[in-house]
Amino acid sequence: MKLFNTYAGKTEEFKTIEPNKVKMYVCGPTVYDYAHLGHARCYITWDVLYRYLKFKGYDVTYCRNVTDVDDKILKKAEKENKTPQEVSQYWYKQFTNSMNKLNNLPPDIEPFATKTLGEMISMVKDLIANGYAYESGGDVYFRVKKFGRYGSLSGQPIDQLESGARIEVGDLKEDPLDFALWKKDEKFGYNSPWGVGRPGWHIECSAMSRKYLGKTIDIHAGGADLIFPHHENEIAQSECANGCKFVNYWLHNGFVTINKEKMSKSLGNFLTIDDMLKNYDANTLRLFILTNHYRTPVEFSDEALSSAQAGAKRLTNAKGVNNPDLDITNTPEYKAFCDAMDDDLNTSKALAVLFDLATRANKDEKNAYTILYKLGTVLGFTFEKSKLSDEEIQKGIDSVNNALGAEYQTIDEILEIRAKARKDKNWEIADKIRIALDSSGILIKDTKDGSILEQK
RNA sequence: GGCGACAUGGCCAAGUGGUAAGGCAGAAGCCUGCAAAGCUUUUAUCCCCCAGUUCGAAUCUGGGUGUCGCCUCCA
Repeated sequence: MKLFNTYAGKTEEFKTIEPNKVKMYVCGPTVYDYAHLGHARCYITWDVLYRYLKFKGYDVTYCRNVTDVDDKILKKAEKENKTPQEVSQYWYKQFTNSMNKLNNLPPDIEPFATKTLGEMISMVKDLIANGYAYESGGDVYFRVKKFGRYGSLSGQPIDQLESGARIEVGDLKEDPLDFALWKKDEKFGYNSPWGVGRPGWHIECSAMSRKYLGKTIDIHAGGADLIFPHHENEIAQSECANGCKFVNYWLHNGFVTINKEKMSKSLGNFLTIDDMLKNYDANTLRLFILTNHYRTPVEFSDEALSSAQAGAKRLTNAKGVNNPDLDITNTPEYKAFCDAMDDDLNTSKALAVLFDLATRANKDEKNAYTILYKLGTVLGFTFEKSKLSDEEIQKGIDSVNNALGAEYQTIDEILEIRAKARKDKNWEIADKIRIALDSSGILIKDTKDGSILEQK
């Protein structure tokens, strides 16, 4: 399997540290607001990697943190007159809900920053002890210039960074490039050897990664906007504290854009996952994301989404029944799928295999549906037809009664009446029922084996 | 200013040296009481422009043009 390693700047053969074991860390959310389509892309991408590695037989430990101590959380808490814990707990629940609805698998480990403070403090202590960090007025900073490899991940020449106008200059820093490991905060802070304060954002990931996965891990992934400075700083902290390599493969996903601009909180041009899910199902969103290679930008548009919706329907509504016992590993489709995925997660190529299988399943080709089902699940698609809710059915019954001036009690009763009408070639009644159901959001499909109701 | 990415049919998109996958939309046909779904066929002499390397380039090299991202919190 090949993966594009940002650190190397090229695609490399993926080799694990321990045979058959993968330790993978993904930078998780700061929980203070709704997750948007950009987050969806990131977490769907790495969910697919996680699923695929497991599918290939790796023993994967997937760790994704929750940042629950941060300026933005504190600001929100002050504004809403709540405790930071209340704010982060609430938004963590929202985030988890959104992830579940997208059909992303939960990570194996999901640590909270506030529960890993001990590890952070000990790491900062080590960095001070070996001269890579210094305490200054209750803050602790990292000595960037002492770490020779600083800038290697992002390819930023250190002198260029220095001349950058937008680096925060603080009186407490020895050098403008230095970044905070610990910040004095007497209001919301925690006890530490340097007084009451809270951790810098970057040290959180270094500490959580080390605590739960070890000093050197296989994969560290996240959005491309984290390359600098977040991941650059993580490398500096971890490698200086641990005295060994931090991450073997740095993986980064591209952005979702809207009107050709990056979708982001600060620009205010974002669509939340929950809002998107009101109009499109998870399969549609996943197909929209996965038709593009994970490193290229994805432009949001309603046209692209409805195109994905049609495609997702065709894929997941293919004809057939999954045979759980079938071993598909010797099929050419399995091979084609894996070849695509092994090539730096070429999901669009993998999808072509799936679409071909859908066509063949619809032609009743043996095993095609089962292969489609199994491979589609690796990309996180769900094939279970969503059943109409009682509410939706009642709406349909009301609509039919309204149109016919009747008082039918059950949907089965209505279907029987319609079947009889069709048998008697009473097309007027049959059509009235179909149109009434249609207007209430229910699609009726007449097949040889009877009529099927579906969500429109 | 520094670093980097991208430009393929109406729309989305794969393809990094051997003659353009796939999806959506469109068209025709089959099926069907109608509808929906499905099936079959069909849509790029050409891959932003110019020059070069090569028997051969969308793919490599050089030069343009355009769009975007990072360098500040951001997935």
